[in-house]
Amino acid sequence: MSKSNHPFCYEYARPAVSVDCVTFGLDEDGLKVLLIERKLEPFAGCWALPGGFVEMHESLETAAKRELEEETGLKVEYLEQLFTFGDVQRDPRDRVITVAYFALVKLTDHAVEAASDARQAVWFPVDETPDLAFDHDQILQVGFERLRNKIRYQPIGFDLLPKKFTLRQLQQLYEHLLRRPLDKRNFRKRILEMGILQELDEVEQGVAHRAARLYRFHERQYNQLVKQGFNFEI
Amino acid sequence: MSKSNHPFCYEYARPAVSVDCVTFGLDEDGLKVLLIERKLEPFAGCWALPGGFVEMHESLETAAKRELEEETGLKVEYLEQLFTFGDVQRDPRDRVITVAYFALVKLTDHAVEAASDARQAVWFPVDETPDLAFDHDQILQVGFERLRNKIRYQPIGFDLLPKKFTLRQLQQLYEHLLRRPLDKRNFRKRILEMGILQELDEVEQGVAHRAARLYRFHERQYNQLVKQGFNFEI
DNA sequence: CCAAAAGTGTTCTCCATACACCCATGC
DNA sequence: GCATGGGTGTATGGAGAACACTTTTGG
Repeated sequence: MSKSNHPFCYEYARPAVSVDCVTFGLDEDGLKVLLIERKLEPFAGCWALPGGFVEMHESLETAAKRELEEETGLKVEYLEQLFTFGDVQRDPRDRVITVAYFALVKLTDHAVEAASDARQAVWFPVDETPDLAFDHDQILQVGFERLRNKIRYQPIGFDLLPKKFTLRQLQQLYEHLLRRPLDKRNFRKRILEMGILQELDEVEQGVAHRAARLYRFHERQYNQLVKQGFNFEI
Repeated sequence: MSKSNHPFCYEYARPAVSVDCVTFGLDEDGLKVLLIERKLEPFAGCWALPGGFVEMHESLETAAKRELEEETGLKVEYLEQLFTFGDVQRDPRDRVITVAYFALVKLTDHAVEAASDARQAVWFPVDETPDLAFDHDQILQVGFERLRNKIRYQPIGFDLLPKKFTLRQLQQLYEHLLRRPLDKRNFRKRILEMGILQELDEVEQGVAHRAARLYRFHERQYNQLVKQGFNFEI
């Protein structure tokens, strides 16, 4: 390609472009975030968000999925772009602009596969993360805030729970993320009246008290309602 | 820098990285968006969002401000990152990833300067834009949706109005963006009770009827209230 | 039978909405 | 004096918040 055709484009140095994934999962102990231990400099031995460089033939979202798959073997329930971080000095080697992604995983449903495929990825409690490489602490914080905000007006909480869940599990998830207790009766009334949960003829197993009924998120119904102007909000 | 130290970083081709700005302004005729006419291929003669390539020594936000300044001479009231567009084929020349920014301008206050410095930039009514170069139609649409959503829960509407404005101007802005009429008494009550407007001892000039009182957005007061848990919402 | 959580309705308060008239000003 | 928009208060309905007891099950 000749320089004269595109004088403003090709003659300058280019930054490198990477993707990084802030991936949340939920288990019995609470909310977790997925980190990997870096093998290479810079920050060798440090914990960091999974990620890597974008290839020329793939879109950003494809790159994010690929890197997550390669480094952790994970299949995500939900993925969206988070923010692009481009401070000049964020990588000590060179100019690297990173497009951060926000991902949610049904950790309990995929526990077996995730464990067998685990490589060096580890789930950390979100409030007990080590210092991270680069500006990944900042990226993680932005991701966590996105989760806490978005859960109020988008039904993404279901992407963290198992496919079949109890209303208690759902309520506890919201209580954790909203950082305040919710009234049980009001919560149940609210969520059931929305008509986006499918009541199953099953109850939870292995609890030492009355077993709670299981529900499923009725995504088809939800999409239908959204078309009619329905607004999810908790 | 040796290849062996950073094997995954430097040996691959890099995409180019640009910034593009979706800039909104408001005048007597309504909401406008700022476009420029491209001089060069590809899409020479086409309208496009102002923007250009990120330089190695500047952050993304700096690049966005610089490009806007260079191409339009504008000083923005508000600037935030919008979204990063990275489809492989979005630029026919080469792989170009663009970080889109969302900007608001007090068009009426800066009318004089903007005009004298106007270069080839033109304000188009948002619902009468021509077909744009690259994927800029899509970027514009995402920007417009951001404006329409964000105005409900962030006081960014004030960044489109003159510093001194009437309640009618404010209400009309909301009516345009929310696409529905608002009740005058309820609107005034609501916004005044928030305590974020400073009532001035001035009225508008040059109208053929009773002149309306002027107000200013009391940003200091707003920030104070936010610290105390206040949530702007219309 | 005891511990633990499931499940269930009603009341009250407050906020959002709906609504109409007189006033001030410029021409 | 007339046209144009400025400015003001009240009544009603509905949604959110507060609140306690009985039931079921496993150990």
